[in-house]
Amino acid sequence: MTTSRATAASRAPGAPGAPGAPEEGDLLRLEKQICFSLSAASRAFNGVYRVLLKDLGLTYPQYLVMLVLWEHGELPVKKVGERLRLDSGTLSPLLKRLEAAGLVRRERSARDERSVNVRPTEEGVALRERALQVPRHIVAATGFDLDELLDLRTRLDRLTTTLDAAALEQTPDCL
Amino acid sequence: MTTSRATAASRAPGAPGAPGAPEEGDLLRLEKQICFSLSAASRAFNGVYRVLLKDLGLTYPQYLVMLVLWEHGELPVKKVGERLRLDSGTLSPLLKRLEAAGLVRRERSARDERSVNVRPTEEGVALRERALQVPRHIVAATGFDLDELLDLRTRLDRLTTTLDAAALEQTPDCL
DNA sequence: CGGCATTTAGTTGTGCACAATTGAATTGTG
DNA sequence: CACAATTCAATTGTGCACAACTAAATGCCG
Repeated sequence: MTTSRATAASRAPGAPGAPGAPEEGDLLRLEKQICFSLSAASRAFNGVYRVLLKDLGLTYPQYLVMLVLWEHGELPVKKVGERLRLDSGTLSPLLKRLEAAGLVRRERSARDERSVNVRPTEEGVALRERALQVPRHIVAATGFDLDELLDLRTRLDRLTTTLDAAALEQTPDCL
Repeated sequence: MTTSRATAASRAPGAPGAPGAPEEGDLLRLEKQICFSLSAASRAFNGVYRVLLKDLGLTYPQYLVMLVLWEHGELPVKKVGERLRLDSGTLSPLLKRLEAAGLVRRERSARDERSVNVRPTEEGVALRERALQVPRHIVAATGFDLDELLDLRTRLDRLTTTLDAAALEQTPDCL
């Protein structure tokens, strides 16, 4: 079974006009680079946020939730989850921690007792002032200029859309 | 205090005093898009891998570890962690699960009893054959052609390097 | 040789992501 | 009104990321 030999290393990974498909061993290596680069970048971003947000007492996902609440004031948990693509299994404990920190309040909706509305407390709103400093530091830390960042964002969003669509179709038999 | 107008008090020292500088509220929104796009893309990638790797009985981080082991055969835990930027707190339980699944073996190095060498079992090596199918599906799922992916990888790697450097300098007082 | 810093895995604790399930509230239908 | 299907948050369980700490082995020093 070790016969997976790369009989010929006809590698031309980056070459635009290369007609020859990369050999299998190269594929595994190449692909590792791509997927790994993304998760590494994601974790590196997380590390910078961790440092910046420590003073605010927020983790990065908590910061994302606060961004949504600063923008919208009050929302049901469901809506927060839709915006951030997070489900209740992630949000419920996260929101409890934010509530314990005094930054948000959760209360059952009067008109629909299944729904829980979340809104920032005064303290949570006040925190926004300090959070305003964060983006500047983040942008600076990337070493990218705004145009590059916006271009990157556009590509990533396109990637996400396509990947999400693929994940849905992709049922078992594809392997 | 909802009138948190940008009193210009915190006018950026580091930012160029661009005449059309984004207003602060915009900054928070814009920046949310950038950071969120990255984590969303990362999670979307994860979702596709989750589907593809389910048949192999691997999670995505486990897959990364197997990629390293397929390439190098046998390595101390330390080296695996260096390649993947993962520490022992992540790798130790992960490797135990891989060992429980019969895919790797861990054994203390004879020459240095502190070190633990990890190598794929025959079953682990055999799994590589099936894993060879994964990259094709991943690349297809992105909807990007190879050049675009390689370009994206280059940008992300540059981003990661810069961010990591920034995280090191960035001690508390920056906020 | 004894003592001590360094290296290396492992453990513990916190927090997030996600799948699966539960249970209550609501809505739709007869 | 009764009853089934749906919606929503919460809970449970697994796995990963990371910080902080432990413990053992090694190597260096005088």
